[in-house]
Amino acid sequence: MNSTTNRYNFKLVEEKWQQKWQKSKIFSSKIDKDREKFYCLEMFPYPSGKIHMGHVRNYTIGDVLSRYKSLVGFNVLHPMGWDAFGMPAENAAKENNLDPKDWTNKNISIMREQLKGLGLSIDWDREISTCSEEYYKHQQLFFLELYEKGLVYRKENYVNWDPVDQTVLANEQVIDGKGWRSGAVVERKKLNQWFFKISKFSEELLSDLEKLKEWPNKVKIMQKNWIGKSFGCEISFQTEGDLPVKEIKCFTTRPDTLFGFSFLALSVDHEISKYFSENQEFQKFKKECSKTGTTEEAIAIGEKIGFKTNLMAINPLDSSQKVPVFFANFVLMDYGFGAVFGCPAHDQRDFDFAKKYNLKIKTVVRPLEESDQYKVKNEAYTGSGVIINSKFLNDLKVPEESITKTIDILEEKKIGQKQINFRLKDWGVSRQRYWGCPIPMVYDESGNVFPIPKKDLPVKLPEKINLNTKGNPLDSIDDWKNIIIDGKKFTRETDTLDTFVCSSWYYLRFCSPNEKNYGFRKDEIDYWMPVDQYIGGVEHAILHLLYSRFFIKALGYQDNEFKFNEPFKGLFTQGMVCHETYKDENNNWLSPEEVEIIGDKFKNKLIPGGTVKVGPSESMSKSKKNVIDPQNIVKGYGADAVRLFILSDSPPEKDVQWSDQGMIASYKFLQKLWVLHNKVKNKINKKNDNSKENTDLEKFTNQMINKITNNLENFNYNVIIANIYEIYNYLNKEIEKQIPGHVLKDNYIKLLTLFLPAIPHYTSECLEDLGNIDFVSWPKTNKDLLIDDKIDYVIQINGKKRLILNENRNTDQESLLLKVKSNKVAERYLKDQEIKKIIFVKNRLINILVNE
RNA sequence: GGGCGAAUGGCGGAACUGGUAGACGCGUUGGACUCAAAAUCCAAUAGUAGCAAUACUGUGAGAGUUCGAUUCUCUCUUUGCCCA
Repeated sequence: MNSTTNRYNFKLVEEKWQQKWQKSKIFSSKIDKDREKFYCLEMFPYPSGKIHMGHVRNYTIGDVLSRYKSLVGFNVLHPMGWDAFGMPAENAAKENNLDPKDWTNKNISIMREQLKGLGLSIDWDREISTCSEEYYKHQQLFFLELYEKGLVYRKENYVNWDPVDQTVLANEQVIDGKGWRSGAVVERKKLNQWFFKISKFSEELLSDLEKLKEWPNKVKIMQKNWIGKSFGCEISFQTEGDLPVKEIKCFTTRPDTLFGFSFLALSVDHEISKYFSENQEFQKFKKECSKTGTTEEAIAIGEKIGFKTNLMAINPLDSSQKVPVFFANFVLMDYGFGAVFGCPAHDQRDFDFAKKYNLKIKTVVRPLEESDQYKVKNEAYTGSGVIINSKFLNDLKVPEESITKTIDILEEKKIGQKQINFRLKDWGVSRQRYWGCPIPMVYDESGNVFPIPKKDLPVKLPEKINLNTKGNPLDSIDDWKNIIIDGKKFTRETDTLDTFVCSSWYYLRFCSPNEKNYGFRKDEIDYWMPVDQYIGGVEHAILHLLYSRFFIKALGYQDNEFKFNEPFKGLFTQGMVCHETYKDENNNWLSPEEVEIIGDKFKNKLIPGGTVKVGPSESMSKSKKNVIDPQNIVKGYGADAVRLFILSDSPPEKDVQWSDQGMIASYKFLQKLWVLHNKVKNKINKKNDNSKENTDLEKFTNQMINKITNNLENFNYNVIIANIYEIYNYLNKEIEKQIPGHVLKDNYIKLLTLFLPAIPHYTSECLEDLGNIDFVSWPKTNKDLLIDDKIDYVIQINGKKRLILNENRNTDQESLLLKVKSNKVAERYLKDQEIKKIIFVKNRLINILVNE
């Protein structure tokens, strides 16, 4: 056999196995109550047109896990679908005069083929697409159910308006004051909107985080902060002045600083503002405030400005203390009651404000190490300490006693009331766009709202419509918008649902993808749910993951529908795929394909002699052009090689640097493995059984089974690849020795099986080549074989390693010490020295302490 | 400003419960094969000194606990992410 015919042909092999898997439906899943189930789910992709390296990484990680779980005997559910509604389709359709549905479905069929080309163990029979009627009709029914439970409502309020995308954004979708998709500066606008009452579950969403033992801590902390539970107190302040206002309610988390009270601040939207509607100065001020922006960050950074009223507020604990009431730009109407009291000494924001308007700054907390004469000077003191200058509150420890005790006192005096406040606001789900799930509601001629009768679902999206209208295209389609129900005229709601609604329950749909009457079947989700391992990017830590958690709680609300109350039992957040960024001399981005690397020099392929500026390695993105197209890589090197590389270079939870050299090395390694495979096969077939037993190989195999199994269980997938290389290195040497054929075959098949999760095509081919066409299962560790009878004992003298002695297992201290003493190297250190102490760790080391 | 994490060779990274630091890969260097190159194979590769055996230093910095610390504790520096 010459070397060319012996080359591993990944194209033939990968195609062959992908077809086999498809035909045999080996990955299709059925309920089997006798077997333990394992539901492995990766976040489903948006069908943008083609897959990117992030997908390759995400789905490879999931595939390794699914295949492993399946080999150890679980009944695995591993489905795939498409998050198919959303803006890019609508924009692309607008630009190219297409139909969003056609555009989306075309992308889906391309990407489906690309994913299949990666050899993923997916049950394609369960494929779903959120933009199909078969999917969104159930979502509309859920919407109506939540509406009936009082978890959906409509109200007019200020929204985050994205002027570029011409749509509303949820708070979670505003990042640094900009739209998460468009990057446009978000404006404040008053609109009628549909809301999901996620705030009803604030407490539950927070406390149930503790049940999520298999979630990364950082994600739980992020959600906790986002939900933002704070203990505080509602305090009523009596007021005096020229307005018919006698009392103002405030919310505060620091009632203990009440004696440091020096002003009261109101939101410009506070109801008291109605007395100033004619006031020119106030209107000017209000306009000024709207420039600051609505985000908490903008308010923290921006200048604090106020508008003084003639009202005076009275400190409920000390009626002699009267302070001015201001409207201020840093108070938001949706926090507490839109009114806060200012204690400048212990809140930096209040401090800045007091400085500006020359208000009193009274110190009421001192740090532990300071005396009672302590005074706040250049900045507010917000740390812990002791209450001072506060009459009956004096000497309380801040914060552990002061807040709760003050609240008790205020409650007793009937001045205030303990309150729990959440930062989490209701989820605004209305989007003024065409390409989304229609909201199944209608309005009568007087503007009253009615749900569409359930029997009339689905509300289908009209097709082939003109998208080039201003605002929401659905608004201008009269024959869709106007309908008659039971002889009465109605107009439809033209807003569509935020696409995050679609992704909030898709994991349920995978359990019952073909159920016609409802979103899922109870018996099926009872078996498959919850998702045992969910895998995706950390960027969804709050948005998608919080919404999904809410959805389960909302669907189960009142009738307690589910056996589980969290959708995702385990969560794994994988890192991103990064690549260096390149720019030419005019600061235009260059793609890696446009750059030639010779040694350590970078050349611009487009302009001869042109320079290339090398930037930092960043997450691959189209805008920076630092992308590597998986399609080309799979074509050139094969799916197994890409999988091998994407797993090998970094732990899966960390970012990984793309490396062409690393990619090529993975490809070459498979070739080397194939050469080794043929050597092994020849040797097996020679049947030279007269040679002696080889226990070394068995021990090695067993160690590797143990290592790889542990590494798989702990997501140390990069180490698994290192283990595979170790196996190659070992076998490549061991194969030169005399090994009985059956021992070799037996161990080799076990070792090969360990490769199966990572490089399934190659491994399947090898196994088949050895005549092993039966179902393979994960090899078990033989604990007895893990124990070596010879051990490398570490010999330390005064805590320093001096040598290693290979001795029998269970050698006792005395015998080992004798061996050490008779050793030449050790002798140098021990000669003429008095042994003061010996530390002996059985089967591991001996540490001999001597005089120096 | 607050919270969480990270820091190990030229690079990516490994190290079980405190017990041989640097597995594995990339890169580099040397060698074999070749007219030559590519590919492939073999060897070396933390630093310093030494022909070598070997010694000393070494896991961001400094301290501490310990017979023994990459691992535990404290302080600091740098850096990443999230929130503000």
